[in-house]
Amino acid sequence: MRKPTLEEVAIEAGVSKMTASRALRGVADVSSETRDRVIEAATRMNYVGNRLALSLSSQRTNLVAVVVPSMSNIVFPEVLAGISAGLDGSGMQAVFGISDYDMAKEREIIRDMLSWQPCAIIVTGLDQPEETVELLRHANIPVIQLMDLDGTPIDFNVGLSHGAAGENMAEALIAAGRRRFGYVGSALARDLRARKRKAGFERVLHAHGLGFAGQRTDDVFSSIALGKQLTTSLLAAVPDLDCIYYSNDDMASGGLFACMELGVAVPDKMLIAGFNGLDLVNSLPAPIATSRSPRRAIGEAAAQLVRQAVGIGREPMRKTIVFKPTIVGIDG
Amino acid sequence: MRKPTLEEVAIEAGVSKMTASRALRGVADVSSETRDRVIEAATRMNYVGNRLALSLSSQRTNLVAVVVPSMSNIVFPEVLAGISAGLDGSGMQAVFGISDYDMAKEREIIRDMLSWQPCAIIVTGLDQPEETVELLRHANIPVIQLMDLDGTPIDFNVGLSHGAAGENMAEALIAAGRRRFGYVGSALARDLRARKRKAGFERVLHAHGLGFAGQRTDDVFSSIALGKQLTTSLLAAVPDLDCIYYSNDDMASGGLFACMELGVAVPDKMLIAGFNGLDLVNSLPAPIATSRSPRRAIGEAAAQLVRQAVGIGREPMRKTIVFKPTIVGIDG
DNA sequence: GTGAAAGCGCTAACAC
DNA sequence: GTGTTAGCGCTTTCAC
Repeated sequence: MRKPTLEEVAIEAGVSKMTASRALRGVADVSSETRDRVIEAATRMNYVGNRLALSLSSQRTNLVAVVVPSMSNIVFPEVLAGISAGLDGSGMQAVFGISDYDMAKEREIIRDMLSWQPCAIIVTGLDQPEETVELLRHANIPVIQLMDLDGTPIDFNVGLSHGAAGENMAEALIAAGRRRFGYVGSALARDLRARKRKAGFERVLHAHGLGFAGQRTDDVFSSIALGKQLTTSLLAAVPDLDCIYYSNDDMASGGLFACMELGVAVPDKMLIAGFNGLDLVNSLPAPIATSRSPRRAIGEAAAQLVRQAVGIGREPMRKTIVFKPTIVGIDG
Repeated sequence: MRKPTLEEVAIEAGVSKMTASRALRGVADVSSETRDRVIEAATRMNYVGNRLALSLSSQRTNLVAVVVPSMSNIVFPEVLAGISAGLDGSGMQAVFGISDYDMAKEREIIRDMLSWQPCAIIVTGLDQPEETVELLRHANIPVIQLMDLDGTPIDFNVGLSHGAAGENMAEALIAAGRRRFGYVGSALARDLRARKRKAGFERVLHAHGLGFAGQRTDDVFSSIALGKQLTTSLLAAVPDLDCIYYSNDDMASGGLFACMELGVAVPDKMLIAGFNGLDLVNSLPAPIATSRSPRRAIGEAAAQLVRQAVGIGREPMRKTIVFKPTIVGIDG
């Protein structure tokens, strides 16, 4: 039992394919009587339109391709939720791919998605290899690069400067009187934005004649458990730190739990600083510092850019949307 | 500057469309010399195949539609990551939609996705309204229902029994000597699986002549902050509880933080029990009980089912894959 | 090993 | 207000 086609619906309703098409889409003039008959027939036959044919024929799709590096912490799911919500009501549909922070895999996913002829593509970061950039350029659709502003965008760019985020955090911590800094991170080889934050942080430390008195990193991806473990190890080796900067809030929360277990007073003796501003951080048993990144808003802004870019207007658009993270959790 | 078509590549390589198609797909016999010439031309012209045309023509797609209710905690992103990973190498591509726990929205998303002619569809839960079930039935593709086993599946079913999870947790807590129970939950009107866990939990309480001595729920979605707030409120009203069951681990973690703030000893005076077995729970400063649900494994199992179901074999397949959560975090 | 013809299910453009 | 013709870019089928 094959699925009914538009033609079968049309025959059932006693009209031509074209009239049925117009009635179902609600375009142009179709007598309300005819329209009702077509819609009735379609409903009765459980007709579901074939978007492959629709898009091939009309030479446009409602697909927005989105590639994110990971789904293993809440950050990118929130971005996706923002994109999905921002696209609601536009008739457009997001299609997601996960690259696992793997540049080669990202390229293959992008190639695959482009073959579906999306009307726009959203990718994470500004540091795609040249071959991937070429692929994106030749697609002739709006390309939106998310999250990071430190680099040269292909087309549109929505996010924040991770270098500046690291710098600002270092300045705030120094202003709060901290001097003996440690660093705890993960997967820095793959997570370029974490690396940019660390680099920014160190630039400011060096400008003040300071540096990291100790650090711990690992190649696996960030988690609370890893943050706890690396912090315990770091404090065993360098006990006299008064502040630790983490690659993100997951790691920082683990750091807090390590300090609690070791009896290190947070924030009095040790200030813990992360990045993201996760919901988690607001409820933790001791305050930790973090830069609040508007993840959902970044997703929504990207969706708005897509809507404008594929819209009829084509009026001049802002090419870059800058978000500035707010630092929270530092007293004095 | 339009994108090159297969025909243009074929002309460039001096062969027919058909030969170019075969060369690019690596099917049938094409002389290696011809093949190289075609591939060279395609690469030089930045040719990206048009899957709309491919799928329309061949009457099959590589799309697997997936609908999840939410992206606002880590649970469903992990399921999606499992599906995505499980599909890797199959040539199939997952397409995600978010229903926001809204049945009407879910139906529209499913309708929309079906119009892309996916080769299989994965949805969350067993409690779709009749109209949605009809839609899925008429699609004539494998339908996989995820997460929940308490109900009648349309086709394939992968997950765990939430009723049993609630029952088992209640039994374990009673066996551990707890008697004065409280409940803290959120969005129970929408989150049917949380409701099933609560119902199972209460069945066992009643069988033991017990019940909830107090409860707090709210309509907003679960979060650590909400768990903390509701727990504080519950303990103000009913201070003599010795155990609180939460709708999930996010809420339970908030409950732990509330207890810490109030100076209530966990787990000695108060046992905190959640659901999911999040990574977070293992690192918390005090042990809380939880049922560990294999979210990623459920996603991977669903992907395996899809691979088999759309595979050529069509040998008899298991229709249901049962996972059993393990309870952790209860001593004695 | 390669090519020509037909057609997938729909819409655009134009006619009536 | 409705129908006709042509064609989107590819694969299938069959011929050579």
